[in-house]
Amino acid sequence: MSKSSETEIERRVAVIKALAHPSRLVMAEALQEGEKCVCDLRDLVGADLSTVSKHLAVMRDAGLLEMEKRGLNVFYRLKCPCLVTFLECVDSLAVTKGKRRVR
Amino acid sequence: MSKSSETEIERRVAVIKALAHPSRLVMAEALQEGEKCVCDLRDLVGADLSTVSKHLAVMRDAGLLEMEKRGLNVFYRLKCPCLVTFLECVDSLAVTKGKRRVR
DNA sequence: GCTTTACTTGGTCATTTAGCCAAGTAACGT
DNA sequence: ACGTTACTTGGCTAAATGACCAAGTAAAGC
Repeated sequence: MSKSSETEIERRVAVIKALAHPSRLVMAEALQEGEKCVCDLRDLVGADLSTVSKHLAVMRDAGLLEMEKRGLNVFYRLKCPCLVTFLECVDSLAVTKGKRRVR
Repeated sequence: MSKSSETEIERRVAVIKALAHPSRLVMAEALQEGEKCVCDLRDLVGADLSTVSKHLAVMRDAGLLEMEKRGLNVFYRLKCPCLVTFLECVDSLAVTKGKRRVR
């Protein structure tokens, strides 16, 4: 029962939401280097395998990731080439904001 | 008591989260045209003024917006010039995903 | 100084999200 | 066929988010 009547805005929001979580963002960044299996990503974020799997499902449903099963492993890869650009944009903001942060 | 010990990732996530809501995304897009007062934005998204104000605070705290009070009005404007690029990236994904959507 | 306008802030409640554990599935090894 | 590995899915609970109403503040107008 996929939501068939999503608006343009809702679809955009779904994509953005999919990146709006520390573990998911870290995984998305890692996937820029190339595909990784779920267990690699679990090691990366250090959460329960089921948790990681659900996070990946969120990103997949949003259209950010593709999955492929090979043997026992499931490999995920980024579907968007533009994540880099996007994160640079985010970073430029983060920097602007934290003019002087307690360090 | 601003969170002084935010990590790099958390700061990024805060920016992304600030855009991960339909009303907030719509307002951010509208602000690309130039500054707007809170009442303009309320008319745009059609929510309670207090709700809109809180949404704006979220984006402001994330570093996305600047506010300026002039007379009775409070004007908000985008601090990032790169939102366009970012949204194009998001859209390219949204489109890729919805290869064939019920319409 | 009192009222009005344009907000922001506090409080409460409903909804969504995120985490873990436990159970289910699918491919491989023996 | 049976166990093991690598996941996904269901269920539950705790925490975060979002919406509205009500109350508070600050500038302007009379």
